[in-house]
Amino acid sequence: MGARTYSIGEAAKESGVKVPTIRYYEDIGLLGRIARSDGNRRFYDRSDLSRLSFIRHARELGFEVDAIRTLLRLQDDPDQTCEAADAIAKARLDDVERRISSLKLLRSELKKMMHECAAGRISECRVIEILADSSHHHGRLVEP
Amino acid sequence: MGARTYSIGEAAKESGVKVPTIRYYEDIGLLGRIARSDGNRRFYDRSDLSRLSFIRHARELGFEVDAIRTLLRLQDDPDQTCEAADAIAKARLDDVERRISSLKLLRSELKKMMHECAAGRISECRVIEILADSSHHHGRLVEP
DNA sequence: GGTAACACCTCAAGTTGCTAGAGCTTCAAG
DNA sequence: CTTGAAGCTCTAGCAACTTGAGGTGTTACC
Repeated sequence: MGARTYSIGEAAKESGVKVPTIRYYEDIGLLGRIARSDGNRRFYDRSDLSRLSFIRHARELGFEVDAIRTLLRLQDDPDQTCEAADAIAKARLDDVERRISSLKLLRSELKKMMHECAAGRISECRVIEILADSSHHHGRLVEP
Repeated sequence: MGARTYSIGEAAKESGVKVPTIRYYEDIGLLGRIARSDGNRRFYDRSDLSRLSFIRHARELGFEVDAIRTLLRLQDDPDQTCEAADAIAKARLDDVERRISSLKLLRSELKKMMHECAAGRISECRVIEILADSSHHHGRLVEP
């Protein structure tokens, strides 16, 4: 039973990661060595596909490539405690919480702003006014 | 009474925009012509400072530079209706709402993940497992 | 008046996570 | 044998800055 292999296009379909993105992930070292055919085409096996799905899923959850690199190293080394993986997930959760609350602040700012704008002329537009009002400043409402 | 002027460093302090960022904003045409001293140093007057504060505040609220460009044009032209400004603010509000709800989804995913992880070894770590589980996929949880 | 420290200048390149394009090769089908 | 799709490499571009190199101007102190 020869193990099935996949072209980059098939790998893209299976994993949900686009073709150029797969090549990019290889470039930045997320995938390790990928086998090549005689005609210099990449081909992938099942384990490559799971790695791709792993990466895609983690990216969907907003993990940065660097965090994913670490998670992949952990995955490759199943005897370690999952403390490190836990810490990464926790950091991500904290980040998400922070973003949510700053976006909520933002939302109320924007709502207030729009609510007060009575569709008149710019000279009395609250949107513009509030933006121009330098007394009106908080820290970073939007994350970097 | 000669109108007071400010060096770029002072302008940075007053407006809360960093020095290189001020130069950058000038480069991309957000500030118009900035006066120069004999020794080729930029100097700023009060109106430059308000423009900078305006930009900073808008950026804090997450408006893109292009939107800010439009808002600044509107501000310079006080006889227009504020419809356009309103539309920009509304688009931003919609964007913020979208982000909030996708982040909330994300948060519950992450919480579930961490909750199930019983601090054991990687081989049985739910964080890693869930990420690896390709059946576990939704659309874009995170905005582009 | 000299000199040291510091703010300022310009220009180029790096950041993040890809995406898009040009220009070429390889492969499978008809 | 030809055509068209899919592959290849390499480069450049996006947003909104930040960082760095290498040079000039200004100010404070002795």
